[in-house]
Amino acid sequence: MSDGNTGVPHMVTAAVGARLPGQVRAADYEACPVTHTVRMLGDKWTLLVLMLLAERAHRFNELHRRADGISQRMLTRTLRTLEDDGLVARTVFPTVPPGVEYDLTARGRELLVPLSALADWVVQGRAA
Amino acid sequence: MSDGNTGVPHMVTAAVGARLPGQVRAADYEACPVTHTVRMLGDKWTLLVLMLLAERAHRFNELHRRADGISQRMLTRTLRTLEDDGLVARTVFPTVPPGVEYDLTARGRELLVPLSALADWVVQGRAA
DNA sequence: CCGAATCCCTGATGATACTG
DNA sequence: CAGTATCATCAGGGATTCGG
Repeated sequence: MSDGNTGVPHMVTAAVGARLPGQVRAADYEACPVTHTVRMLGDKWTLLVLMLLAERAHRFNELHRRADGISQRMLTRTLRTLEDDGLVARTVFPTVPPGVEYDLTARGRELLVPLSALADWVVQGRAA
Repeated sequence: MSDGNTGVPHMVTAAVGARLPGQVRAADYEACPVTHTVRMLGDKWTLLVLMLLAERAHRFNELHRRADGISQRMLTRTLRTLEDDGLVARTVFPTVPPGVEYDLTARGRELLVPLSALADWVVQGRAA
């Protein structure tokens, strides 16, 4: 409720059923959590990492190998963002050398549902 | 069928139900239509323009006014991309001065459904 | 093995001026 | 009104190197 939004709480939800203000302020659009989500999904490696983790948990270098072309830097960054957003859990095993496992959280798995719906829409468009 | 994909037809759909190859080749990931879609949704103005058009058809300058902060250049580019992807229809009225109207296509409106599902997921996460 | 720190470069975006 | 053209800027991403 009191999340600091000034009138455009969840733009997409609002737009399908309701009306947007006469002018959508840039700050509101940028602050919208839906905007944040599609931005994150849209950057170069997020979707791929998400799909790999949807299959099963992975070690860092495992992801690095399976995601052809990704740099260590970007894999780290992508995983960090996903972790910060609560979609991925990071578990460290105090072995020698240390092992780190990444896996989807419950919320991360829930995201796969609307994501599949989106993918279905994409596929439908090609069939038609 | 023969769409040139080498094994990763629709990654997201595949990943939720099936397995990905041992290594997902960069070219396949980049060529994936789902990847293309989330990239497009993720760029700076696409979502906002989509939401405004979800409400009703708009004239160019109308969109320019309602989308605070967008430049003419980026509004043009965003609309062009949406048009190329078949989500937005452009209609020119041969009046003086000329009027151009932008509206969602049937396919564009269908996109609102999975997009709403995604927005709902976002909202759920905040409530919890 | 799993990163962090640094440097660099290209593509995406913004500002401004001009036109049918 | 609805753009196009050009130039400037800036952030995302890649390569490389170093450390626990």
